[in-house]
Amino acid sequence: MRIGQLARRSGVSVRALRYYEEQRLLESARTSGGQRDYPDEALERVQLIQDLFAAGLSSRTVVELLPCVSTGVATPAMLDQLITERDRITVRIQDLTRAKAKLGRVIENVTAANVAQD
Amino acid sequence: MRIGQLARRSGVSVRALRYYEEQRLLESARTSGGQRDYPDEALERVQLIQDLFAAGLSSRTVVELLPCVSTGVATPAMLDQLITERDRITVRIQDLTRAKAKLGRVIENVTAANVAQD
DNA sequence: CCTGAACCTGACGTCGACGTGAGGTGTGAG
DNA sequence: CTCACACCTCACGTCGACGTCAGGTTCAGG
Repeated sequence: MRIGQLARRSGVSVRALRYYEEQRLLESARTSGGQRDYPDEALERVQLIQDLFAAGLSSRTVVELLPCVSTGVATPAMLDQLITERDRITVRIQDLTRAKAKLGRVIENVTAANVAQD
Repeated sequence: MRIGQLARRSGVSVRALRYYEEQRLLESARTSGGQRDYPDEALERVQLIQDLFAAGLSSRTVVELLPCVSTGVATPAMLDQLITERDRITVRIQDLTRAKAKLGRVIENVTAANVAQD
């Protein structure tokens, strides 16, 4: 599969895929002409990378954790890192939940005021 | 209250407070010498700003919503905006929850493998 | 009056995940 | 062979929330 097709299938830009390779998050074979040629598994890989980015991990962290995420084998340091990141996400979810509640109260307030005005 | 004290109390940097003023998120009176002088309510205001930033809102969005968040009065457009932002947070929480579950599974996998090795 | 800490206004630097443009090459249909 | 389109490699630009440095001013205690 060439880069354009992988981009369309995964929903990320061509530029992003090249960036992933530059950051050693994603490998590619090359055709005789020097063009990237991806195996089908690359699609899952890209989606995994996107998930980890969406979770707020940096590319540096992702490149460290990708091996054990795909192989299931980890050093103690990697396990620590995994747990640290999960905890970070937990805290982030708590923050967002509080913020959401706060916005919810504002919305209720405003709605009540508007209804009262009608 | 001067800027240093507000910074210490709120936990944000002096630079951040000046930035908030530059973005019209926070006002200050000035002493005869030109130094910023904050009322006590500024503390809550700063914490509110931080909460909204933590929720992923941009300063542009915050400056638009701050009036109705503090006064409880909103135009229909502001109400729309509020609801849009709350929905964004909801989606974000879902994403993070999925990512957390994924990391959790990886951690289980790795832990199981390590225990099996012992 | 003096001094050191705290404050002031510019204005440039940072970081990460790409966007974008330049200038050139590979690929496949007709 | 040609043509269009997809692809290639630099390499600079972007955006947001500040960090940081320079060069000067204000404030409070002694």
